[in-house]
Amino acid sequence: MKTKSRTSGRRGTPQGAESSTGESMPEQPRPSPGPEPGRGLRSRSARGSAGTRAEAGRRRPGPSNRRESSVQRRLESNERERQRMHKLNNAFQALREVIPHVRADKKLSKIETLTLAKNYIKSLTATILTMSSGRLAGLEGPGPKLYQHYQQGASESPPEGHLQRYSTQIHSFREGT
DNA sequence: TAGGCCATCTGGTCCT
DNA sequence: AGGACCAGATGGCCTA
Repeated sequence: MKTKSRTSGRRGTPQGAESSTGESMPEQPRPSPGPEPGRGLRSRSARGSAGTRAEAGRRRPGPSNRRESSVQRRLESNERERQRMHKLNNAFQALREVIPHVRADKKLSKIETLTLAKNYIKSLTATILTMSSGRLAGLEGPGPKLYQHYQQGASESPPEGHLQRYSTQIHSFREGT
């Protein structure tokens, strides 16, 4: 199932509304349908293996000569992969909740979340460094050193630029660009 | 209808 | 050896 709360009522519930895990997830997982012909049969390109891109890693012969235990292992592996992705999505959701953004009614996509988070962190860092360098100037402590270190490492993008970029980005998201 | 985003399956590779 | 991680492929849902 793919229920999305990106906008209200997005993603219907075709069938099978129960999660295989019972764990509450921000995005409800589809029921695991098991191996399904015609779906997910392609694999990534040939990473160090022979054959064309389309053929590389494609599923071998058929399930007819596949031992039952290997099918079972695959199903277990699928389940673990689902759980892993659910944890990843939980982390994305947690991140969304701490990033201030404008379109509260519209869920941030993953790429938007990462991009905003990066610039938010940069803007916060710039703010902290600016404050600490001002207050602690001439005093002992980590402030001035931290500021110097940051300046050395961020010479190509000055701290003030992050705030500007973050606010610009928030603005562009508001306008849907 | 096209394009964006997403969940899921899958096999290869890395790590413990 | 087995699990975690990764990325390609596919199909479904939604919006413009």
